[in-house]
Amino acid sequence: MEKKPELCQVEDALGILVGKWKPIILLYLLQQGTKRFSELKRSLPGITQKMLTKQLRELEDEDIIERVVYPQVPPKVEYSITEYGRTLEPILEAMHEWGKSHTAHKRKKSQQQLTEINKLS
Amino acid sequence: MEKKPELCQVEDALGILVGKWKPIILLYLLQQGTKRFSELKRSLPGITQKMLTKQLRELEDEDIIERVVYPQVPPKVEYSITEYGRTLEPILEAMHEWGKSHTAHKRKKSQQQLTEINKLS
DNA sequence: CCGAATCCCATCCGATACTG
DNA sequence: CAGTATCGGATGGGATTCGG
Repeated sequence: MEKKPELCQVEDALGILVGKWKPIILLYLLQQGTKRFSELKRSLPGITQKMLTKQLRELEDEDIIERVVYPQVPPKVEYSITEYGRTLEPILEAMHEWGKSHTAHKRKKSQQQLTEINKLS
Repeated sequence: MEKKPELCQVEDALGILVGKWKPIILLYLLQQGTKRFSELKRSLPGITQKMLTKQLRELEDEDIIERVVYPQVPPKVEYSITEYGRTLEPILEAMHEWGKSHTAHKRKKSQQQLTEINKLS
């Protein structure tokens, strides 16, 4: 029973968000509310069933989303953000905003570099 | 020249932060200011020179940190957070705070599960 | 409809050794 | 001191197939 003297609690949040489809899945569920598996799949062009299942399971394990199975034929499974999962929303929002300005920043940067190249010629 | 209709700008921020040592490198440089390569290496127990170099290069490419080489013998190279890099600080801070409460949340969760198991016996 | 199982490739990351 | 170069294991993620 030892406790790690971790300074870097950043990793916890990062670990949960990392995964090719997790941010989009979370954003989608946050905005759209409860969705079934097939709806998610349709809304995430390019994702395979395997990956969708995997990412959902990992988020479920972390208590970020909830999975409800309706015992019927054909099967029906619904996913939704948990109350706890909503605590991630501000972080996702902040990253989204940062991402938008980052796009602008990159444009500015490449422009600067072009200018410098032109000066040399 | 097409522009992606990306809803998910979250990936940009995420991509920059992902990497086994990036968060801790950033936190360290944010707190400690300018540091040389060897100081960073000493402060990051377990990191190899290869990984340190790689993570630093990637952060530099994204304009998050700055690398200054002093042309002398023995070599001296200093790294510091750029002004632009500091715009990531709120996000890191938010993730750090979330991580702390997440640790508590996980403890509560496992406690609940133990209680349920005891009920069954 | 939802998902498990398998195969396969790309990238990540560590260990180690070498260089100006 | 501050890096490269090379090797090899681990992991992530895609394509495909099978099952309840």
